[in-house]
Amino acid sequence: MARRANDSGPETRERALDIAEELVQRRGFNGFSYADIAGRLGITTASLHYHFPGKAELGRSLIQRYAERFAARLAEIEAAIPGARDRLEAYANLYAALLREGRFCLCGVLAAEYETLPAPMQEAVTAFFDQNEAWLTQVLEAGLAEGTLQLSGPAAAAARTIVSGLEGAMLVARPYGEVERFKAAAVQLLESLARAAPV
Amino acid sequence: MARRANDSGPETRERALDIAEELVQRRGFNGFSYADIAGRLGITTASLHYHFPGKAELGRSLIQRYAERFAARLAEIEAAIPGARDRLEAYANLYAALLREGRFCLCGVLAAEYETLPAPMQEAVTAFFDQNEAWLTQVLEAGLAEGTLQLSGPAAAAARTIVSGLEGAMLVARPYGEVERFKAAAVQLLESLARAAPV
DNA sequence: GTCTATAGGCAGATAGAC
DNA sequence: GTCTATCTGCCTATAGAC
Repeated sequence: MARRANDSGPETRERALDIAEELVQRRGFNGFSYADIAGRLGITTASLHYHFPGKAELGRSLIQRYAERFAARLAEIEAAIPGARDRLEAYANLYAALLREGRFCLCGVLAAEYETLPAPMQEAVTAFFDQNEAWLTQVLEAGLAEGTLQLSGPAAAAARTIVSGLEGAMLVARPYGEVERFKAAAVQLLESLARAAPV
Repeated sequence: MARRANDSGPETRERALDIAEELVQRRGFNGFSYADIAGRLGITTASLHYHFPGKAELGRSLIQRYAERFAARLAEIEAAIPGARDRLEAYANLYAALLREGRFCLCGVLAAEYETLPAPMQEAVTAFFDQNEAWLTQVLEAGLAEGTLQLSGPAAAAARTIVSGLEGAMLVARPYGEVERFKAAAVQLLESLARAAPV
């Protein structure tokens, strides 16, 4: 169905979240203001308060949407890519894509500012990491079952080290503006923690 | 030499840096104010401006002192610990000690806020990572020469993956308040990237 | 070195009109 | 939904006295 002439397109609320997401990924939750978002939207901060009562609620909505979209991407990977090894590579590429735009994982930034976040945001941040670890654990276990991967310990432990290793690789690579730095670390990390089983 | 009776002890400047360091490690550079430091010191913000003209200069001094102290610790490790494998473990323990106090690596936090930092601080952050990578590279190469370590690639590449892997392990472990999470990741990281050579 | 006093700006937020 | 107007508070910073 076509949009009406006076339809502003994507809901203001969604566009606000898009802008806020980018701002947090680039500058951190304490590094932007309502005025930054309102300015880019072409509305006033008062109007923005209509959509989000406060910055805490905005932040909460931000993580929730991010986690849902991330889960959808993980589901897509499972649907489109059969092998465990290739799924891991696709997973790392989700992060590389962010970095290519100069962004950082939303929950990675928020983890750095954790102590300053309102409680509801804090819980959502750890839930995101839990979600990632659970997905990776399942991929690694599938790789073991297929016989395509070798691990030196429990899958859950490897999953944790991979998640944190990739977050750290992004954290350090971004100041240098070198996506290659991230990729090299990611490859080495995956190859040494979940190496391909010999044929 | 004994201190005079009216000597306030450690210079106010140094005490200010101590407090600022802790605040940044816990809350980030955009998560504290001059008032936080002045309040804890029992002086006014105006007095604090006497020691540091602005927040940018304070931040710059902070990183510089942090990097110098860190370098001193690395030198101590080299002086006190002979084997490459044990040196790596001691290196990881430097980070674990921070985490035990609920702190994060100063430059790790600053990397997350990188885009919002004044230029002189930005350069100092990457210099810190460079310093760490250089030290680790040299330790890894010594381990290769001794025949006590096995690497799957160049020492410099492994060093980068170790630095970023440890930073990430801290980043993710802190929200959970679990030092064990960091330690498990650190052990796994070191064991798979710089494994002990078989006897 | 530290103070009082104060400036000027920006933050998040609210009331009420349209 | 968006506006104008306004509030209160905090922030960094400066001038000038002690």
